[in-house]
Formats: sequence, structure tokens, C-alpha cells
Amino acid sequence: MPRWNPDARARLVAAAVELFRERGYESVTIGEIAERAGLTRRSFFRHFPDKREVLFAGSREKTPEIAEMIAAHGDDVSARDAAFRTLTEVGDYLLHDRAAQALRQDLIASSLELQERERTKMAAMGAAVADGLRARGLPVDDAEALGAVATEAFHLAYLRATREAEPTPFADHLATSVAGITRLLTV
Amino acid sequence: MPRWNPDARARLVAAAVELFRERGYESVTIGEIAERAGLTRRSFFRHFPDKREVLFAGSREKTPEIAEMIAAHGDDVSARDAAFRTLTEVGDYLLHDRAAQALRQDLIASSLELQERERTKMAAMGAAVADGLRARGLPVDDAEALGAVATEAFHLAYLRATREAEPTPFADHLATSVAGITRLLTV
DNA sequence: CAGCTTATGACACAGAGTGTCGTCCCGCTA
DNA sequence: TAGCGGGACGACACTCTGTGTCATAAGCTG
Repeated sequence: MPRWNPDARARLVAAAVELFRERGYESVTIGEIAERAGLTRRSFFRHFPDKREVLFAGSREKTPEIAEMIAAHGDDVSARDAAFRTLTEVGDYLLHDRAAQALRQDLIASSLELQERERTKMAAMGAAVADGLRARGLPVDDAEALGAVATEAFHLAYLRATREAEPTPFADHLATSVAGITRLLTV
Repeated sequence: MPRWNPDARARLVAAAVELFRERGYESVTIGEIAERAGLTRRSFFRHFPDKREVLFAGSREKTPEIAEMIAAHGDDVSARDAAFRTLTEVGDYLLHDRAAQALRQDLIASSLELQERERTKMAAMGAAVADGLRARGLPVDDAEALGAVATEAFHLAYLRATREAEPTPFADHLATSVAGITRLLTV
């Protein structure tokens, strides 16, 4: 697809990650990112709506897909299982390159702005889960609640997966989180 | 305490809410808010770190209190009950003026920026709950998980409480949310 | 080759935040 | 009463974000 230099978007992401790690997220300017990527400040904004989004490029707009995956499960699968099986797939996909994700999580942890955006992405995923569950016929309130809690469990599992030394399957992390939450709620 | 006109902070909040309702959050300038409050733009930033925060003035820094309330419950109360009893109190306090809260939620719903900040506030509450639970001796992972889920339940209950026509006790909303989540997780 | 599309550069501009300095008002103290 | 010190504010000045607009160069199509 690309016409000029093939990977403007990828170059911007790489330049941003490099600079953020060198000097910290907040002290890096969009102009500096663009310069290192061989572009102008104006072009940065043609690829990303703001500075934070450059670290969430991959997660962008996969939410319809998530809703479809959940809705695709048959009625023989409970709403809970449809949600968690789907989120297991999502987690496996995201954790394909664990080292990169761990690095990304370090950056996010270093900036309140990035944490704020991370929560937004998680909320979008929760809404997508809720959409899929509603398409399966689950009442709106239940869909919202399960979407929110499943996403919270996903996030906990995801954070722990990116931090562990020995990689263990994401499914295990997610199952542990869900079991923990269930146990804590039923006392 | 106040030296000049007694309520600079409150005047800024009032001016901001008025203007946001008149013309929408995004098209209002901080300079305009300050002007209506009889101050300068620079003084706005002496009271609030940014434009979003003016709508979260009340919720600011009550988190240590929440942690203390949870830790204060004796060992005869389960972690779950300590958390939810505390959040019931918080909800009752926040919903003292339901009309104002409903209005505030309308504003938040109108802006992605404000929704992002709302989630940050909720996350801060979740961390406070986790702090309190850890002080009670709950393992870190459990404290994080319960803090996150309890806060999610709180948020759902809070949103529904601000939207209903006939005011019903917040405790009922929260109990309903928790029961729903538990039911959905245990299939 | 002519015409259309697309990514980009080049300005220009409003607005968010921040640093700094001066000023005015208050309470306190001699 | 005179002076002192601190806290809240105004006045600039400045960097950076984010956006609108227009021009340009490269590719694609007929």
C-alpha cells in the first residue's frame, strides 16, 4: 500500500519507543519523534490522533472482531465461557512477542497519561465483549457487567503474564484471575 | 481560609459546569471559565491541574480515607464485606445530591476526555480498596483483584443510581451489581 | 501524456500547561 | 501604628499539542 517510504507508521512507532526509553515519555516531543522517523510533526498526526496512541497502535480497532468472536459461540457455551475463551485468544495474540509487551508495559507504568489511555483501551474491549454478549441475547445489564469484569480479569492476567520470568500459558493466568475473583466474591 | 473572594475554587467549578452545559465541554476555553469566575487563566491552574479535573473536584484525595475505612473493619468481617460496606458509604456520600451527580454524569458521557478521567478516578478508588485490603492481611494479588472488581461493581451501581427516575438506596444497586457479577461468573 | 489520488511538507493558529515576577491584601508582632 | 512575611492573584512569556489549509511530488489509470 505505502507510496513513499514504505513504513511511515511503523517508523514512527519505533522512533517513539526508542526515544521514550532513552529520555522518558513526557520529556519527548512529537517533533522529535517525527524527526527521528524522517517525517514532520504534521505527518505524525496523520497517523496517530495524539502522542499516547503511538503506543497503542496494534490494539486499535480490533473490537468489532472481539464482539463477533463472542457472538460466534453457540448456545451450548455459557456467556462466561464465550467471553473468557475469546479473551484467551486475544491474550495469546497480544503476547505473541512477550518481550516487546513487557517493555511496552514498563513505559505505560512510567506515565499517568499512558495508564489513562490503557484503561480506555481496556474499557473499549469491555464494551466489545458486552456487545458480543448482547448479540447472544444476554440482557443489557448482564452484558455490561460481565464485559467489565471479564476485561478486568483479562487486564490482571495480562499484567502478570508480562511480568513473569518463566512464560506460562495465558490461559492459566486468566483462569487463575477468574478463579480468584470468584472465590473472593463468594467468600 | 480564603483571603480574597472567599470561594475561588467553587466559583470556578460553578462557572465550568454552566459553560459546559451551555456550549459543550470541548468548545469551552479555560480562559472563558476563569473569566466567568472573575479570575485569570493562570489562576485556574492554581486550583486545578487541568481542564478535566474541574469536574472531579470533590472526589479528589479521599482515597486514603477509603483505605482506612476498609482496614478498620474487624477480622469478623470478610474482605468482600469490608470492601462493599465501605463502598456503600462512599456511594451514599457521593449521591447526597443526585440531581447534581446526574448532571455531572451527563457531561462526562458527552466527552471521551472526561470518560478517560472518570476511569482514572475509579482506578484510584480501586487501588485504595486494595490498599485497605492489604492492610487487613489479604495477599497482594487478591487485594488487587477484589479492589478492581469491587470498584467495577461500584461504578455500574453508581451509573444506574444516577439514571433512575425513582431514587432507590445505593446499597440496593450495589448489591444487585455484585449479585449479578457473582451469578454470571458461577454460571 | 493527462488526470486523479495519496502521502507528505509548509505555514499558520488557537488553546493547554508552565515558569517567573511583581503586587496586593491579610494576619501577626513589636 | 508601623513594619514584616506569606499566600493568592495578575501579567507576561514561552513551549508544546492538536488542527486547518494549501501546495507539491509521486504513483496509478486510461
